[in-house]
Amino acid sequence: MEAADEVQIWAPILADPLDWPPSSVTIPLPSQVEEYFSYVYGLDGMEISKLAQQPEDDLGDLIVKQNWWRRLRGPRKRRIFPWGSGCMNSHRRKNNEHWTHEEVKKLVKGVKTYGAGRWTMVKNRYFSSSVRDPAHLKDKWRNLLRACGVPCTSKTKEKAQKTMFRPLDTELIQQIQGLAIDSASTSKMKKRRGKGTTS
DNA sequence: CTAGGGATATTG
DNA sequence: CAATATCCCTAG
Repeated sequence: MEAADEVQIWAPILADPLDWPPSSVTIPLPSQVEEYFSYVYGLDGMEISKLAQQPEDDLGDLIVKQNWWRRLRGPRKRRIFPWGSGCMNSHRRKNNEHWTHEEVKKLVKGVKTYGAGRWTMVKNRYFSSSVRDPAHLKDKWRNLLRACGVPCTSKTKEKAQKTMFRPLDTELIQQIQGLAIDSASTSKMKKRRGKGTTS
């Protein structure tokens, strides 16, 4: 196999969370981005493929490297139960499905609207018809914070993850960082409601 | 209900 | 073996 089309697209946070924004950014081809997102996110790749229409807006946030078709870490979309081979009562994990870009965007929007902590509101507002539970939202938010280099807890390291298999847009990352800083700096502003329609 | 830690699954 | 990502459990 030739290594001509071996192009890897990483998230900007993977490049260097300390050096923001990263100066070493390569712009991949629209077709590569579309294929990559289609492979990673599946159906969501269709929406992201629209970004390929504008190679100077959102594609600049992605970094191209080699061997980008590596599989994702963590639980894939499988529904196996190693402990219960045939037992339906011992099924602890129901489905390990990775978060999609749309889900992350809705989560960020919910946090920006209600604030970090009101997962019930976000769940009943955006994830009402989803399998995501308030605890899952909190877990995902924590993971996002660590991914963006924002220490959530005392044990959380300041540095971001080394290998991020979830490409995120710069806009989304900036929103996450802003929300994290806002929530960490001023924890008094908690009365946020009666709005949220800002196109 | 929310925050934190543990357990499991996959990849390098 | 180490790291990441999701899900499950427990404490307040």
